[in-house]
Amino acid sequence: MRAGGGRGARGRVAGSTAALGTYLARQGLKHSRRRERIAEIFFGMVGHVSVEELLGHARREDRRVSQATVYRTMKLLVESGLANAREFGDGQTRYEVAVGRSHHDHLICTGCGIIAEFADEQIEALQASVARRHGFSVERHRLELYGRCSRCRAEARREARP
Amino acid sequence: MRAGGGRGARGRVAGSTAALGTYLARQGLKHSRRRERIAEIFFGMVGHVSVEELLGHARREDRRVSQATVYRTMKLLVESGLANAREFGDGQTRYEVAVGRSHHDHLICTGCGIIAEFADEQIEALQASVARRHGFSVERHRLELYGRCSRCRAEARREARP
DNA sequence: GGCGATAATGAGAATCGATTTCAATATGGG
DNA sequence: CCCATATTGAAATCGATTCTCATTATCGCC
Repeated sequence: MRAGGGRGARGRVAGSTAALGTYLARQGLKHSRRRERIAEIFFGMVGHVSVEELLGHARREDRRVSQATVYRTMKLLVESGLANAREFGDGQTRYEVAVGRSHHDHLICTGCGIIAEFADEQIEALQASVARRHGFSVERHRLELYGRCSRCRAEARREARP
Repeated sequence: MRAGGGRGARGRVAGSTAALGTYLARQGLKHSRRRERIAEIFFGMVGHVSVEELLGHARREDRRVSQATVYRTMKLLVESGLANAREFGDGQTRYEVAVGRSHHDHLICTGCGIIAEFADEQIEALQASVARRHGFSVERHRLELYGRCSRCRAEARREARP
C-alpha cells in the first residue's frame, strides 16, 4: 500500500514539484536546488504552515537557508497556484497546499488555535446572491469563524467547577 | 430639519463622546482635550477610516497631534465598543463607528476600493450551523467578498471596446 | 487657586513580518 | 566550458503599529 497508488504524500510531493518546474520554465526562471527542497518540504507538510516553521524544517537539512529564500519560494508557489496564502489575524501569513484540494473556509479556535476546514455550498450561493444584489461580481472571498472548539469548551467547564 | 431630531451626525458625535467619558471614568482614566477631539472627528466621519486619514484631519486643527495618540485613542474606542476595527487586506487597519449600527459584513471592490456593507441572516444562521457541526461555538466571524463593483465593470467594458 | 499623584502626550526608537539590495554563486543554453 | 542571467544569503529597509521616556495635562483634595 505504501508505495502504491496515486494520492499519498509522495505522489503529491512529486506531482507538485513537477508542476513547479513547469511554471518556472514557462516564466523563464531557473530551477534551483534550494527552491526545490523548500517546495518539497512544504508539499510534504499538512495544515497551515508559517514561514517560520518552514524555515525551521529547511534549516534542519542545511543551516544556511535564508528566510528570504523561503519567502521568495512561497511567493512563487502562490503565484503558480500550488499554494494558498491565508492570514488568521495573528499577523503571520500561513500557507496551505493547494493541489488536490477544493475551495474551503476556516474555523479557528480562539483557545488552542486549532484550525478546522469546512465548505458550505449554501453559504457560497448566498454570498454570490448578496454580491449580485449590490452589483458586485465576486472574485474571491474570505470567511473565517472564530470561536471555541469542543475540547476547549470542555476544559473551561472543568476549570469553572467549584 | 438640520438641527432637529435624534440621529444626525451631531447627535451621534455628542452621544458617543459622552459614552467615551463614561468609559474613561469607569477605567480610572483621565479625560483629555486631545483625545476628545480625535474621538469627535472620528465620530463625525463616515465609512472606514484609517489612522493616516484621521491623523490628517486632526492635524488640520493642530499640527502637533502625534500619530501615537491617534493609535492610542482608537484602541480605547475599540475597547469601549464605540468603534470597530476592520482590516481589508491592504495592511492598514480601518475603523468604523459602532454606535447605532448593527452587525454587517463587507463587499470590497478590487478596482476602485469602494466598500459596501451588507447583512444576511441566512448566512449568519448557516455559519452557526456549520460551526455547531464541527463542535465550535462562534464568538465572531470575518466575512469579506472581494470583486468588481458595477461601475468598475462598466469601465472595463468600455475600455475593452475596439 | 495651588499641590501632588498620576494619566496623557509627542518624538523618536523599537518591533515585527515581509521585502529589497547587493555582491557572491549557481544554473542552463550554446 | 562560457556567458548571460537567475538565485542566494546577509543585511538593510519597509510600513504599520507599539513602546519608551521625558515633558505636560488632568483631577481630586485641601
